[in-house]
Amino acid sequence: MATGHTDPQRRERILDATLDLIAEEGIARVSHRKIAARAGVPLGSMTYHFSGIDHLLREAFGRFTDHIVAVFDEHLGAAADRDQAREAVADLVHELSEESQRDLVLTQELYTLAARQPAYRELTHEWMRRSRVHLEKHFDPDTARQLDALIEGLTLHRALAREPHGRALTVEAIARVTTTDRSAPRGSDTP
Amino acid sequence: MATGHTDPQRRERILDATLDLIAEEGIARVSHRKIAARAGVPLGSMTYHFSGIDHLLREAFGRFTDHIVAVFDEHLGAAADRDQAREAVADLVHELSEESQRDLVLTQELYTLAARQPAYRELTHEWMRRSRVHLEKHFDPDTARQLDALIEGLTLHRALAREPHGRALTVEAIARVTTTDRSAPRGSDTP
DNA sequence: CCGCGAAGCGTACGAACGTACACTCCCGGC
DNA sequence: GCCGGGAGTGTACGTTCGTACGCTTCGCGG
Repeated sequence: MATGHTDPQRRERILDATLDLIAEEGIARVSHRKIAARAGVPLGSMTYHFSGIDHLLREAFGRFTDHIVAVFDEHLGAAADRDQAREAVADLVHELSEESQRDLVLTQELYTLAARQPAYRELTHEWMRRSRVHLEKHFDPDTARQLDALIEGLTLHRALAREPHGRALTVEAIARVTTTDRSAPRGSDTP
Repeated sequence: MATGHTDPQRRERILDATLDLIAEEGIARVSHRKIAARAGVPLGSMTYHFSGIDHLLREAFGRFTDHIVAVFDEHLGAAADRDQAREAVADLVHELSEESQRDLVLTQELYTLAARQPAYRELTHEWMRRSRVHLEKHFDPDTARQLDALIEGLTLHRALAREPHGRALTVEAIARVTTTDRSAPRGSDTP
């Protein structure tokens, strides 16, 4: 093996092309042929490098998970204290819901798979785990968990809403969840 | 028309079968033939009742949205005061993430479509709008919006987590978001 | 310089797909 | 009692798909 006429980039180009295509057209419309065309490789390479289309998809989403974990690391890992962590969370929500349409779509595709197949759920577990590790540097475990869920909800609603909420609302929600004092429920019952 | 040998239930049976099949196998694997077989109708009925498979999917998800809006109405509409609303929200999160695997999967499929196609986004808008109408009976608009996002995040994370969080955590998160007092950030910076 | 085994590719095949459309069947009007 | 037409269906066509597999290409040990 490794005779020199192998092309180690082939595999990765195929995986990238797969993710691009899924982001654009959806899992329902990807095929070996379209991926091969986009990656600029012959059709035969598909079955040579991957045992089947399921194998290909699993590996592609593994790659995507690595990427998104890196995005979380980048944002949350740099925070030095609690306030910076709150800022970082707000940045994360807005970046994910606004700038990277691609990541958003791929995230949804992954969740859809995860909702049905345990194999894909493993990928989301690792992602959630890593995210919580960062948050637990600044908040207690329960708060970290709530905050993690809040990030998810805010990002999704912001991305799908007709009129996305502003940063102030994101910041307020984060502040509320990361505040222990819950002795003062709101006074009046009619807002 | 209406000659008596028409079958008005045909259409709805097809739509139900479509949703069942999507829930079980995913949008990527549905086909006219499988749907027809499951609904117990001949293949020809597919193109007779629906102009194409896109038309069929849109209508099916419209039907699903009606259903899920009804679930929200049922839970949130009955709440008489703020505390009952909080309880209702907690119930909603736990019912969606625990009991109805089908609804969860279909929700994800819809979000995936919505992330890419504006036509499907309309359906999620209506759903979010309706949900907020209920919440705004008890909370101010900003809080309602945050709570709506929180429901989304808690439900999803609870459904996908290896060890789903307990009700206490859900309740705590809801309490925090629906509490205005944010003058007391946590004391120490190392939990 | 020569073959040999691995690396990679082109092609072909069977299955499944969406859709069009000629057809049957049956009710209501006469 | 019959016939016109609309409701509903069976089938067939062209396309696209995943995958298998025989073939070519090429670096390297002898």
